[in-house]
Amino acid sequence: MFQCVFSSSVLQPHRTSCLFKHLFYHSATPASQKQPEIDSKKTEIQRQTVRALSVKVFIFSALQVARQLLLQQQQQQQVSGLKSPKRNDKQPALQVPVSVAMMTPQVITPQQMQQILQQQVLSPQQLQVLLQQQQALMLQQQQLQEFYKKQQEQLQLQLLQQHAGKQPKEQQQVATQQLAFQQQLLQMQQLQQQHLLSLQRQGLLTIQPGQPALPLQPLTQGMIPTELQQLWKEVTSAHTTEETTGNNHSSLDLTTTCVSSSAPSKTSLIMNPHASTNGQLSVHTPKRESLSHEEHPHSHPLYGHGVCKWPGCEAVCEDFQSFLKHLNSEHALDDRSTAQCRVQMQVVQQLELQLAKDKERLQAMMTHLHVKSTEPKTAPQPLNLVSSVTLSKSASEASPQSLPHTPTTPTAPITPATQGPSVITTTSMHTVGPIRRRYSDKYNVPISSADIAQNQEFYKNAEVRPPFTYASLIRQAILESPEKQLTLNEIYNWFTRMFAYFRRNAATWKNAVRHNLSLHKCFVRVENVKGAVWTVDEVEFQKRRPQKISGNPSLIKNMQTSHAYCTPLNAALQASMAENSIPLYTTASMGNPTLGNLASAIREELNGAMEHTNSNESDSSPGRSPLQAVHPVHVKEEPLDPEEAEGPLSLVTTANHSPDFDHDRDYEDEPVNEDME
DNA sequence: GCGAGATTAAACATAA
DNA sequence: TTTATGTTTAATCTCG
Repeated sequence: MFQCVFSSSVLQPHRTSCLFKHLFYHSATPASQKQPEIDSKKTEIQRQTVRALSVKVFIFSALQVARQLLLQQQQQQQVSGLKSPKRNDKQPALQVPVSVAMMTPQVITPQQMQQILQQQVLSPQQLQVLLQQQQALMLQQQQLQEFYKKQQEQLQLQLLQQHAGKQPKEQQQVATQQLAFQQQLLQMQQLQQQHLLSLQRQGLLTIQPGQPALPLQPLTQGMIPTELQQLWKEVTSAHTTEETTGNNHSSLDLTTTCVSSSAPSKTSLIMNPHASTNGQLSVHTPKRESLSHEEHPHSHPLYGHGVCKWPGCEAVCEDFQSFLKHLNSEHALDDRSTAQCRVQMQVVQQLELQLAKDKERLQAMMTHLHVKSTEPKTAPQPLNLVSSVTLSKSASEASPQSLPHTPTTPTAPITPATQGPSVITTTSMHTVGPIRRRYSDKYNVPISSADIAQNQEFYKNAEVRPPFTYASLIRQAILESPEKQLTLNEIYNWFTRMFAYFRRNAATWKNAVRHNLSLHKCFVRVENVKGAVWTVDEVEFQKRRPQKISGNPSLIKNMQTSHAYCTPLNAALQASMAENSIPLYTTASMGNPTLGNLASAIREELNGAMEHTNSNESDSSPGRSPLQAVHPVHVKEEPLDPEEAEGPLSLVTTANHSPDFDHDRDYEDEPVNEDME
């Protein structure tokens, strides 16, 4: 099985231990006696090395050798009782230099070996041939190492003799010879490495991530480290036999491959299933790139504006030729270039990952919005102009928990007229500037339990600032309570329960709640047995903005009536808005003034209609409701005036608030506030 | 530009 | 003393 490839040796050890002993015998021979022999053996070794390399299965063969070693160990355990298995394991390594030991496949674990072997598709005969070749090569390496070691010893010995004044010329000759021999070793290693790369490129060798990158490790620092070879494998895994079968892979190939492989999606890094069939890569290949270069002689991904675009390079290249020259010289296949390529790959992969996530998010958003927008506009909530009495009533009737919204699809605050745009705006507005705006009081739609109920899930889950004033929310909270009264803490709880937004920045909004409770006369503090509770004085609440009601208190009484006017108006407005839902979405989200103009126009129209229809109620509560749909345009954050019409708070508001929430009032980082919570 | 309303922040007081 | 609650003032913003 094992055959010593030493030219002068006819020994054919059948066991590794014998082989090593045999080799040791060769190396133990005084160098002075074997000098001519060395040359001839070196020649023979080189010849055989080249022959072995030409087979292009070096790595695989090395693995086979390792496997044989493992098998042999088992045999030794069974047959030979002279040496313990443990000792046998170590013996080869003891007889060869450490560097050689690292070169051998012995560093591969049996499991890894098994995995590798399972991946091979060669026939047993081929394996046998490859194995023999590999064995020969491995022995050559070992012998070379032995010689190297021996000559080192000899050199040291002769150095000592030189100090004693003996044969300086001979010493010099030996040193020179040894140096040359060392260089040959290096060349051999490089050949092996190149051959390995070639195998990898051709797909003959596949190394899984869990496997050691290579069975052979470089002897010198100039060799490509394992990591780089792994990178090389990654980069070239998409390439097939289309690639050159030679050992010469220009640095340009590598660089272009790296870049091109990085650019496409992650799947491009995997072997292209079609590549092996026609030899043409569907993804970026050097060949294709070269074609593109032919078509565009001065077009190169790494070259632009007279500058090398290699990451971190930016070297100025006057023309394309100089760039190519620079590319070949400065970005050749070396550690640095490969490492940079690896970094670039990681960057690209990271970006691809991010892109995939964002795409997924976008898809979900689009899907969600599409569903919403296509939902039948059935059972529109009673809108606007509902009097406070009505509101309180509805509040008690429609408790938040009674909403039919599914948890998985939280309903965004949606008014029939603003469904699409509003929702989207809510999300997209996060990127809008910190403009803080309020809804026009005139067109504000007061909060209603139906509104909150309708959008309950949305506000519960989305940290979107609700488009209601604190006063409205406080009032709503109180009115929703069975006894129409709440303690401050209960009001707090209602806020946090109903709105995700109020689950943080507690200090801020709690202070605002207290402030509003004290500020507005409509909130009456009542001493209770348990302590102080807060109630709502509806009359005072409606009086809050007398001037808005055109100074006519009687309008308050007409709120209910006004609702009748607003309903059809609302429908018309909603229809109008619905037609523009998409444009609204985009414009609103993008901060495009077009939306504002459109909304203003609608608002103006509505306003005129309102005045025309009901000159009396003008604004009392007015018709704000309809405009709600318009509000998004204003992008305000605020306040639906409670006293005024009732209307779905909707998205409109939501959208408007987002900006504020994100930019204007983001106290998330306020430690004090957080502490309060 | 002005006034009104709303929001936010802060100081202060009081009670538990 | 700490915390919660309540009051008040001031600054700022947005809108009409």
